[in-house]
Formats: sequence, C-alpha cells, structure tokens
Amino acid sequence: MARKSTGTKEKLLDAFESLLDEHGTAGATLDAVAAKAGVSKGGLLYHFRSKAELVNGCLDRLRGLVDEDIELMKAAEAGPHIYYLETSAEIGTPLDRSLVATTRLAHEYAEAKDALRDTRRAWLEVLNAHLGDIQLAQTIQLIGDGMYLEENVGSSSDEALASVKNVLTRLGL
Amino acid sequence: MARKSTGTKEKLLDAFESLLDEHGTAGATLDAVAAKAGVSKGGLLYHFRSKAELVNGCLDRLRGLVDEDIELMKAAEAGPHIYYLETSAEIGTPLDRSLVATTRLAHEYAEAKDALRDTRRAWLEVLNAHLGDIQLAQTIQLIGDGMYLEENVGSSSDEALASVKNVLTRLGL
DNA sequence: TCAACTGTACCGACCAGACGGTATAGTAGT
DNA sequence: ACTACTATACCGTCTGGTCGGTACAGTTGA
Repeated sequence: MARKSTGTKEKLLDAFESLLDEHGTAGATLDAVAAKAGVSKGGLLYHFRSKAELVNGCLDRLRGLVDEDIELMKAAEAGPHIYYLETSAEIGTPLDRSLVATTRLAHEYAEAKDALRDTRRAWLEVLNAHLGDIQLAQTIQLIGDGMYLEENVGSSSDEALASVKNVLTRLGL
Repeated sequence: MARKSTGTKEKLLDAFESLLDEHGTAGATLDAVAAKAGVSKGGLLYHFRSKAELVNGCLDRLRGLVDEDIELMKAAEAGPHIYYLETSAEIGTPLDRSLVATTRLAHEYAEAKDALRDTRRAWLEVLNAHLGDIQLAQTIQLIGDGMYLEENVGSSSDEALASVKNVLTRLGL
C-alpha cells in the first residue's frame, strides 16, 4: 500500500487537535473535524468509527511523540533538565499540539487523564535519574508545568524561561 | 428584604462550578446545573438569563475571591511567596473551586481566559513587590502554577510542596 | 378593610437546532 | 475487485432558550 504524502488519518488528527486547541471540546465536533481536514463526515467515520476512536487515535499519537521526546531528553547535551524546561516553553511543536489537545480531552475522557499522568511520570523519571535528587526533579517539573500552563493562558514564555534559568544558576545548575 | 441562609443564585453557582470540575464544560448543561442546585431550569433562567450570564456570574465570583486572597497574601506572616505556594497546593477552598471552574471555561470562553490572566498578573505583582526580584517572583509563580496543574491532573501535592520548600531554602528563602 | 395590583421567585411544557451515529448509493484509482 | 473515499439523507437525543402560568408577599387607594 503506497503511503500518501500526508495520510488522511493524520490530517484528521491534525484537524481534531487544532479544533480542540482553538475552541475546546465543544468546537471539536465530527462535522467540524471533517470539514477542517477537507474530508466528508463519511470519510472521517471510515477511518475512525466513532468519536471515542478519534480520541484514542489522538492519545496514541501523544504516546508516540512522548516516546521520541524521552529519547531526545536523555541524549540532550545540556542535560535533560535544561532540555525539559526549554521544550516546556515551546509552542506549536507536534508534541506541544498533541499535549494541549490531550489536556482539553482530559476534562471529559478519563483515558486522556491517564495518558497525561503516565507522560508526567515518564518525564519525572528521566529528570530524577539525571539529577539524583527527587525534590529538585519535582520542582523542575513543576516549573515546566507552570510554563506549559502559562502558554495556555497566553503569557510570554521566553521571559519566564530566562528567569528560570537565572534562578537555576543560583542553585548551582 | 431578609437574606436567605444560602441564596439560590449562590447555590446555582456552586452547582455550576462543581459540574465544571467533575465533568468539564460538556457536563455543565443548564439542566444539570439546575438539577444539582435543586431548582428547575426555568428557575435557573430566572436568575441567569442565559448561559453567558451564568459564566459571567462565575467570573464575578472569582474576581471577588481573588481580591480577598490578595489581601491575605499581602498580610501573610511567612511572606506572600510562602502563602502563595501553600495555597496553590490547597484544594477544595472556595477560591480553588472557582479557579478550577474558570480554567475549564477558559477553553471555550475568551472572557474566562482574560479573567485568569488578570488574576495571574495580580499575584505576580504582590510576589514581585515583596521579593524585589522579578525573576525569582516569576519562577515562584511558575512553581505555584505547576502545583495547581498537578492537582488538576491528580498527583499528590503535599509531597511536591515539601520538595519546593526544600529547594527554596537552598536559595536562602 | 378589602379589592386591585406589582414584583419576585419559580415551574414545566415546548421548540429549533446541533450532535453523534447509521445507512446507502455511487465514484476514482490501483 | 478492492480501497478510499464523497454525498445525501436520515434518526434519536440532548441543548440552550422561550413562554405561559403559578404562588405569594407586599403596596396602594377608596
């Protein structure tokens, strides 16, 4: 089976994520997702047989992106903690988009909440393995969470990242 | 006019907040809110003429609670930063409930997003005024945000708070 | 003092539209 | 023949919102 340049399934997930981000779960209806992906509703339901399956597709994508991110984090030159904080402030990356979408879903779908919890735990493990200090690891994760939340509320994260890095140097990091 | 022990309007707002918290915006329908408040739908719509007005009532309540909190924060014995971190980890207080509800609404209502942004700015101002260090103030706010988010995802916050306090002492605070 | 009226607080039946989902007939490329 | 769709038409349910009506406390003027 020859892969298309961009599969329809991926396009549908992109549309779902972007609608979730822009208008929350209320805006992410099957009609809207299909329209945004340039597909008919029938086409959408051909690939995802129900809304629950669409949500599941979203969570699968997140899990894949997180696995990739964990590897990059472990291999980061400046250390996992710096990588973690820098990427927490980033917006618009596939992982960020996927994470934002899943956060929206988490309010209504327990599976999304679980996926988010698993993701946080995986990141904390890498942080702790590198720093050898669970309390510091937790605090850094909280800062990363904060930057992520700030991004959602709509404040500037570049400035915040600089502040955090400054405070981190005072801690000898 | 003699005040009732608990006004119907307040009961409706309580019900709205709790439904928002438990099931997200999708679960906070007019019918559900009315039922939870022990009022008919018509009764709800007598007090709040539309869902938008109900949302507005929620935001007004938040603003009032934040004003009170700002005063308590300024007067806190251990300092505004400690007060801020401790209350960020608290769940179930009227302010926390109001904040959680507004966060849910923020995905779909721009006014809720604005209210949240204003609230964050007010807290940061108090933090900065006390610490005299905007970068540290921003970092502490991020940690508070992180604890708030963690609470939403469902991790334990007591442990996190202890970690943060430990790290703060290393910073000489 | 009594009828007429006002305002507040609420009920519950109803409606138009949107939603998730089903069904089916047909099309284009491989 | 099979995959990957499009297009249209539905269905039952739920949603926000309207509307007419009820109950009742308080006010007003003759």
